[in-house]
Amino acid sequence: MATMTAAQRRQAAKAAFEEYLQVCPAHQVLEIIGSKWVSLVLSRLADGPRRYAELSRALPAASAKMLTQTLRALERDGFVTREVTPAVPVRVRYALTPLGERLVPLLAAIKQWADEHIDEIHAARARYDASRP
Amino acid sequence: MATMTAAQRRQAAKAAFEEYLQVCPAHQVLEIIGSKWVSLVLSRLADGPRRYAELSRALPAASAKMLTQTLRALERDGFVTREVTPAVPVRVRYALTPLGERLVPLLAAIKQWADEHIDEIHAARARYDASRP
DNA sequence: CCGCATCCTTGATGATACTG
DNA sequence: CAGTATCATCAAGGATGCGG
Repeated sequence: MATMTAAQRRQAAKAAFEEYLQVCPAHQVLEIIGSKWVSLVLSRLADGPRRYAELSRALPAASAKMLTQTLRALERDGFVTREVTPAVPVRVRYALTPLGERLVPLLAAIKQWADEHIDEIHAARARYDASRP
Repeated sequence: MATMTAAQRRQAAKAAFEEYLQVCPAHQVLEIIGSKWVSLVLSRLADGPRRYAELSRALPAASAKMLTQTLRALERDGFVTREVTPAVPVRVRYALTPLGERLVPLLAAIKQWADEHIDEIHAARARYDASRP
């Protein structure tokens, strides 16, 4: 049938858009770096390679599970390398790849924008909250 | 008591870090623009003011609830204005504020970075997935 | 030391129905 | 048209204990 109800058209449009989102590069990257611990881990690694326990100490609010999960995702996407030294006890070293290093300036740009505008955001927020009880 | 168990020290460090996260401008901004619909709504508004229904049609995958929630959050943080024209039926127009407009170049930078590196990310992902069954 | 497996809680998201 | 209210769902995140 060539004819669709309005509801069917909405469903089709929604499905098409969701597929588009999965392909859109900007959205994929935003999903990666917007994920809770990614920017924090990357900024630690930007200073140089770190062992697992060092990262864990530097990010005390991240549970071991989330830290591992984040590092695995970053490894999968090619941002960090994971290097295991088979000793007793084991030593695992994480470091940025060239791709990971190219991400650093972008994060720096975001940080700079944030520093420059956070006051304005807070002011807007205070105004908004004050205007409605 | 000046002495703490290791567990207590971890708790304290974690609490301190969580407080820091709430203040860190970069993290706050990342939380805003990383939220699912924000970048999409802002990029639509970057082309000019839009009515609620126009945004809804442009983003078919966003439920009315999420669209409203996103717009409210953006209004609160001072990125968009909401203008109600009392007629029958009502017309509501959303537009970027100057602050919102200053965010556009940052989003553009993210988009450009994504376009330039997405292939490498996908390649790394494929390599990783292929290396473990 | 590193980190996987398991269980569990909770907040984010979505579908649906209704109103000024 | 532009939402709000309510309920249902679900996956992210966290706590814990064990294993290599």
